[in-house]
Amino acid sequence: MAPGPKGSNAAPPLAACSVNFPPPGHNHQPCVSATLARARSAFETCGLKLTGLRLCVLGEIAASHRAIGAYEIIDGLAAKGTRLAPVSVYRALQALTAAGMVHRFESRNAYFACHGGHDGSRQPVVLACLDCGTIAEIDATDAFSAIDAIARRHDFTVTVRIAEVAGRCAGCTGRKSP
Amino acid sequence: MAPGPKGSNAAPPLAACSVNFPPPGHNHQPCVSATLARARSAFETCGLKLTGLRLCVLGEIAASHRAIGAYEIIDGLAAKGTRLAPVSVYRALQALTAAGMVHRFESRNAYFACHGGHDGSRQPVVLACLDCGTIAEIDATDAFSAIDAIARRHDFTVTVRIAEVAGRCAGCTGRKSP
DNA sequence: GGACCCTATGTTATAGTATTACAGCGTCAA
DNA sequence: TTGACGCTGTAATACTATAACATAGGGTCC
Repeated sequence: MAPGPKGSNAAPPLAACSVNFPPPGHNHQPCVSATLARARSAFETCGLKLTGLRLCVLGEIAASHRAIGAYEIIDGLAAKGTRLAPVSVYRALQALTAAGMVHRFESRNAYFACHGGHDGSRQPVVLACLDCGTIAEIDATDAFSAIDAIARRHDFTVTVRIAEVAGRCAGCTGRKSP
Repeated sequence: MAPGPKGSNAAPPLAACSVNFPPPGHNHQPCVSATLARARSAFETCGLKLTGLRLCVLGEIAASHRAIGAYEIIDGLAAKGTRLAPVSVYRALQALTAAGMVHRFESRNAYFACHGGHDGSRQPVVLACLDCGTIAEIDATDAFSAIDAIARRHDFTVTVRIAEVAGRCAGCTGRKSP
């Protein structure tokens, strides 16, 4: 995946990350804080503990605002002084995923933080920019109901639905071919 | 978090082709032959050579009518006396995918033969039975146009769209919980 | 307090998936 | 014949993920 906007703390306030692509100059810090705060209740709801390790892993993912691999998480945390074994990170990811705080970007074997905003009871469509790596989760009732209709038509009992789109976000498109 | 289909989801023999789920007792052999025949023109169309190695790999995938991992292909061929290095298989898969004869089941790191029947110019929705492993590819204009609409709404330029559904096919549902 | 259970984490090893780098070989056209 | 090109072989390695077993801490019940 493309290298994302890592240490980019341009400036102007805000517009939380939300589900959509952040506007240019977006300050990511508040979104990360909001996500970590939201995690508390998400873990409580599903009867898991939001331990330091899990918080740590979530923070690393959320701060990137991209879909990152498990070993990227390990490297990122190692750079900050926290050295974790792969299995610890995978376990944290499992818990975070179960709590709905992290989603897996299946087609790239990567993980991204859910910044809330989409309907938690449904899976969103995931848009991933191949240039900047930014992820957006979009509610898409009609897309999923079309998929469900197909499944019904084939007497197929659905367990998991995945809708992922790779391409280029508005920001990167503008930057490259104005 | 599943790395892919391992020994765990053993698939019963047969099942078969077409885009849809095969009827019970379906004889798979003709579909495999048809697929291999179709490969010839597919490769010609895209200017690639349908070599023995590629045919061999395609045959192994098509014969399973499931999504199988690259190393399953290696093992299957080895059992038949053809021993291939991983990189050879991956190169064959790359060519077969480029020719549209094989699709990758992204969420399981596995590959399945396209038995034709769906509109080749569009990506289908993929239904995968978690019990028997059978794959079905279904045309889904409305699902994908809903996804495209979302992308447009976010000024997102689409490169690849993935729609994968895991669950249980009619045959397995009937078998387990009548 | 102690026994017990449960959840979470640590350690080590290993399985499974995929690619890079470089060399050789066959075909085809100039 | 030479050179370009596509395909394959070999070796090494990177990346992704899990298994198996050990340890630690919190809660509950006696």
